[in-house]
Amino acid sequence: MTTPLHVRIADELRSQIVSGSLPVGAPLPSEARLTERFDASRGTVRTALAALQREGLIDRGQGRPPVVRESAAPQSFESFMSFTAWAQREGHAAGQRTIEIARRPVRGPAAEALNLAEGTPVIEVLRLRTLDAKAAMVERSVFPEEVGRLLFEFDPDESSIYAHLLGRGIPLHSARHVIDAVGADEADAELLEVAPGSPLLRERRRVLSPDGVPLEYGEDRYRPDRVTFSINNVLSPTPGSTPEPRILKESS
Amino acid sequence: MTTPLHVRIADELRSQIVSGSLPVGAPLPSEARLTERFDASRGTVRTALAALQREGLIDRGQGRPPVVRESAAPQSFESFMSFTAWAQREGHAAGQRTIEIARRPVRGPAAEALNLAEGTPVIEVLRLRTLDAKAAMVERSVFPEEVGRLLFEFDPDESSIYAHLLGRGIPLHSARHVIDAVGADEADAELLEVAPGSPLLRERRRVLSPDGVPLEYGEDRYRPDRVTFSINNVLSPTPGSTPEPRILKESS
DNA sequence: AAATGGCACTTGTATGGACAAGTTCACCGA
DNA sequence: TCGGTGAACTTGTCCATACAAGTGCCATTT
Repeated sequence: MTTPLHVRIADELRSQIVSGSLPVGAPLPSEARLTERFDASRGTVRTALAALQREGLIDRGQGRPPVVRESAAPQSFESFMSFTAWAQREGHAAGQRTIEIARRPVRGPAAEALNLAEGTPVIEVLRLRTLDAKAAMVERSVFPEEVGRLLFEFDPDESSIYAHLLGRGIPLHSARHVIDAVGADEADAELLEVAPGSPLLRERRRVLSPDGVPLEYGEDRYRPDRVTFSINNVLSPTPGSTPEPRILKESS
Repeated sequence: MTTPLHVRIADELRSQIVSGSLPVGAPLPSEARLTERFDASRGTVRTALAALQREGLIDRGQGRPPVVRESAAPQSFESFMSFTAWAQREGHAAGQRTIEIARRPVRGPAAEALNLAEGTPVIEVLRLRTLDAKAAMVERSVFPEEVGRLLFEFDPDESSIYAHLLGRGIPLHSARHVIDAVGADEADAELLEVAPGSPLLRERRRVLSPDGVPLEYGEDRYRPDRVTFSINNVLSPTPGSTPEPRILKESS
């Protein structure tokens, strides 16, 4: 392996934490123990632990062995991007129904977000996402043709579009999400089983390649009684010593 | 001074960056140079640089000196908590009107959030926040009596309740925010100048002391056409090497 | 003129040692 | 029984050193 030692240490501890092999609140082995187990120096072990702390997986304090943090903090990208991954981690059954997948001319904000001329053909996907068999979110995604083409060979049971695209070599890299509120239109209302006009939590996103080429424009609409977002914030006396605020999805 | 050396180094570099003394894109002194200047070892200097990277202030890469990052990232807590601070940074004029400040028995979710028995007296504040003289947000805050008492000597022009409370020794420490959507009730509609029932972006928060004692329960309702939240996300090949996603408020 | 090679400089990784400072817990004394 | 003392263990801070690996640039070569 050519991966640095401190990364390997962090990876192993991380997997033990997320797998539950190290339960919440349990103390990790002390630094001294870890140096033995990985045959590494203490500095290297501390680098790995610092990474886990940054990710919000552990709490550390002088004199106390590091402990697994209360909120098993999710992986920031995959879990925020992937409805399925998030639901599984929360212990819910994620379901979905693909309402429509179509090739049609792009229009409106999607055209602008994808840097395409109005009328350029794109692939549109409309999916209903369910949580424990109850409607929770409507997802409207628009992909440029080169990307969206790959979705016609997409197995709906595979569930994660992003995993599918990454596996096909699409270089998803970064995303920008904008969160606001919107009233349910007729289609939303029927799919989500709410009254037309009732308030929904909306998340619009623009996914980019490393070069800044737009790869997706998506608009998700959540039933606010089923899914909310949350943030934890700490007023840090010494900036940087505490983990950054994270945004999480929450259910019920 | 008893502050650790690596913190002092980070502080000095941070202040040079935010003050603009080190312009965007400019390379920082090399690690070797910094060890001389602060008479510190290289490990200590690297600890400081790692902190700055975590905060998103600098970009680093093997072989290249660290450079000041394009987006001067905002301070996470104060800027997320304080409407006024946020508006100023965005270049907008934040205004406000205190609609009501009252002492009354607590009821409903506020009682639960503050760990108080139903009916315990609390201080309630209702404020209308404006952005460039246009109604943007309704803020409902509930404080336990010991805390809320300090608000009767609060100068409405001082504008930041949190700054006022911190100055009076209230140990605001951490906060948990839940974001969802809700329909405007009669009062909201009148204050925000929207139709009753129209969708609003709601942020509920619980502010705690370091010991976990609840100090505030707040509920803010934003006009989604005036204020939204946004998140930037990067799919990191090596977790932890990239700065954490931040949540920001945005206007218009 | 363009490609190639090498050198100087930089950061990344890793080791080992030393001391300071906080936590925990068992033990002893009042 | 209660309280305090202290030792053992832990993490926090800091140092000095070494080598690997990436970048940028200049000089040589083609």
